[in-house]
Amino acid sequence: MTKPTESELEILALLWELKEASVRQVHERLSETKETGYTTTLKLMQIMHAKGMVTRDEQNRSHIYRPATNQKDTQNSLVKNLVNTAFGGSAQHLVMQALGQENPSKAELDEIRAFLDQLEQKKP
Amino acid sequence: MTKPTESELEILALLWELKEASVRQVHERLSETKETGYTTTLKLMQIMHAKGMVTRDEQNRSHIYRPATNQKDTQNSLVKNLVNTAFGGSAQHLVMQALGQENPSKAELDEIRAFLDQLEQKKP
DNA sequence: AATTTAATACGATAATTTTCGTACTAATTC
DNA sequence: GAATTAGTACGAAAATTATCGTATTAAATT
Repeated sequence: MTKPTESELEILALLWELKEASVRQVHERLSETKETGYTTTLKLMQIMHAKGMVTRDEQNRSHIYRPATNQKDTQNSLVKNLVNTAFGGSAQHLVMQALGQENPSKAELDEIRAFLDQLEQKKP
Repeated sequence: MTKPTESELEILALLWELKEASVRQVHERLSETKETGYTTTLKLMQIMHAKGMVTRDEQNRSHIYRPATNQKDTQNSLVKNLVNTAFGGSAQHLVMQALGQENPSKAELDEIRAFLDQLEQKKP
């Protein structure tokens, strides 16, 4: 799958969250954080559909869109891309940067620790 | 600072690594991984200079460029942007995604653990 | 000194992405 | 059933980003 543009990604992320949505619903959410026209959102979603990035149910007048790309895979390739372009290939650096900027709760930190342990288990 | 474009970021990352470089040097490195013309690289670096994204020393005929933006700050805002657009605001998710896709060495894992401990120390 | 090489400058074009107006149509309301 | 509302389709303009050709000049080579 070709890399989504910035605008496409915003929409895709909303669809991941909502699982499915009409253009109206997406636009509603989008315009909470962004000044944008309805037909602009519509057009973007049509383009995404043409690219196979989303599917849609045309049964009803108001079409219902769903993400076609796997969320994990897409996130993965975006992370990989960022690691390569901005972090000189070091995922570790990105991880630390991401953690450092947050203020993670103890629970979150523990969850990450558990995840690290799990990774270590699986090593050959 | 305005968000660097994809191409600008590639150049910026090289300058972070090299600390300073001529257009020729940057182009050399860039063309290892990317089909691109010399004057394209040159033009991009001129644009970046015009934007204040890099500085340059014009003493010699071959100008020497240096990154003007702080690496950490730039990386930080890129990560923040990715977290917000693709990970629904959860840095934790991004972290796990980034770790999962790598195959981190024990040493790296330990380093991250130490970092987590350190974060916890600093908590109020 | 003449020629070749290697650099910058920069305008113009190409390509991509974003935005929006207008046309059309189905559904709803009056 | 006429009028209004709410939806899609889609072309085209606007904005942004990337690419490159040509002109010019300084330095190095012959």
